[in-house]
Amino acid sequence: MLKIRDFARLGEVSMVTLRHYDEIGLLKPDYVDPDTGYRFYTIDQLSQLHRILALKDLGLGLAQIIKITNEGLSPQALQGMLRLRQAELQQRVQTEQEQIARIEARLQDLEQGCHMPTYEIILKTARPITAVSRRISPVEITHKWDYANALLALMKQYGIKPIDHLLLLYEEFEDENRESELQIAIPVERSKAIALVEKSDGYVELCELPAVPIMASILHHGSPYTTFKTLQVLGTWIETNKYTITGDLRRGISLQRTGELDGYITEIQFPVKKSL
Amino acid sequence: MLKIRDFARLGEVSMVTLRHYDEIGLLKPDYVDPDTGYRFYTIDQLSQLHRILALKDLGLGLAQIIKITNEGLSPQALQGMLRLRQAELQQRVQTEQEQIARIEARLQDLEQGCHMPTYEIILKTARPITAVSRRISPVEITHKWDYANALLALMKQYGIKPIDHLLLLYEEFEDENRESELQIAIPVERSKAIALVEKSDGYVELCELPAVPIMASILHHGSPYTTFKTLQVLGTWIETNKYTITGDLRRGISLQRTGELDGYITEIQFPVKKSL
DNA sequence: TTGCTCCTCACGTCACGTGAGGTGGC
DNA sequence: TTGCTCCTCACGTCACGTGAGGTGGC
Repeated sequence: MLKIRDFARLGEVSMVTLRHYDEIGLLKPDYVDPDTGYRFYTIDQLSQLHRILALKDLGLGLAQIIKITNEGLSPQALQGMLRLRQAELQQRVQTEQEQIARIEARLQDLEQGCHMPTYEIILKTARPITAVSRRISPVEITHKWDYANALLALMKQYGIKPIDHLLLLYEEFEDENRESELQIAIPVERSKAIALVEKSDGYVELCELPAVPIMASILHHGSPYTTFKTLQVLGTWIETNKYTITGDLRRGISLQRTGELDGYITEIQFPVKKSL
Repeated sequence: MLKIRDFARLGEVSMVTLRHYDEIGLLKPDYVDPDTGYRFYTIDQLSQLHRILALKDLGLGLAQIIKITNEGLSPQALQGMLRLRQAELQQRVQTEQEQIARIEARLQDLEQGCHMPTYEIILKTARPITAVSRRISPVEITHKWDYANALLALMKQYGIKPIDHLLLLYEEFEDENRESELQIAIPVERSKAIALVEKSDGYVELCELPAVPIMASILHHGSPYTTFKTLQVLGTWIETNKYTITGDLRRGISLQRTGELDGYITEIQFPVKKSL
């Protein structure tokens, strides 16, 4: 019979750990003195402790270890648990390696003096959106804001309210002869969108944006006509962090559109997926 | 001014998260209604939230992010934090990859039917130990227990008590002409050990075992003369888990030495280090 | 008046670590 | 009697999630 200190030393665990294992029913002492509450362990129990520690070394949680050691777990179930744990670990290793790479990129930036980048890129998901939209040809692009306001005015006329921020949708084509297209889109309730489209003689379209699982997002402060540098930063980030732009629509979300152009704030989102 | 729900949606975080950030002082709302307690955020604050999320994506903790964003942190300090975090991550990735490999080995075992191995190997450290020891030549090896008892008897005669379990130390030599040596060692207080050695006419030696950082440990149940299979299991584990046996002494720790030989329990420890 | 939005506690998570305060056996 | 060992709470960790119970504005 070993006192807790000696048993702890043999297993190289703390006494607190042993009390914890007792409390959760993972490893009960062989004998507990009813008067003093002193816990006593046998050498034989060291094998149990070893098994527990070995399973813990695989990264299993104590709840799982209780199932394995104290409840008759079928080999299949054990296999399943191990496979699950393995998959979890592989997932984690991957995200951690990505974090390492991102930190590396940051450190590179830091060495080049741009110590605190004003641009922060994060990944988001995009929910599906129903909107009314208006296509704008490349030559009209400098008037896009007028078109947006016209569309809003039309909506107001029919008593339809936007349910989210105004969107700018960019479509780029592989075909070099075809210029990229721009749409202005305003999210509205689906039924109202349909009604408006029917009344509009064709130049207002129904726009149903699907959900996009990963969007690389950056905030652009300032005039929406001077996004070049911001787009470049976003593009560089996507490349250095090993993402690829997918075929879904690129978006600008006009978050703030009051006063001077300099005060505008636009969130730019590129649909991406992990490369390889 | 955005209500918390809208701001949360823009940043793709939960409202609870925003309240949490407020509480810990990471991101305070621009305005809080003194009557209702309602939190209001501005679009501008979305940049702050983006920065927070970007830093969180690097795996930094909120306390660190507070330092970076809300306290003027020097670029050097920031670099230091990132380097530290990177090192941590690399460490974790390594241990997780080892866990994956160990689980893989387990799964292999399971497929070959040996569903719940009785042998569990874990890694330990060995503390430095002072002991009195007795060398035993290979021809005397079957009498090792008699020597152990003789040594204990001698100690008792001088009123010296062992302070830990009896050890068997094995030394293997590269030189094939030299047979491996065995020592019996009994941990005692250093001063008493010295005294005993002086009185013993030379056949009792002072044995000072250094600390060993990593020992691969397995429990052997049964006669200490039939350890072959156990040693083999331990050896296989060490190899499949990419460890190498180092030059320190291998040990048997006689944990239970009562009654029949079948009831003996011995912990066998091989000093190892990670390969490569 | 009825929903709706938002609020503030309070508790749980996971595997212990760290005291505080108290007790039996030498 | 004095240490020593062990005991049982209780609280903290980390970044929130999940109710419970309550309130202002339409």
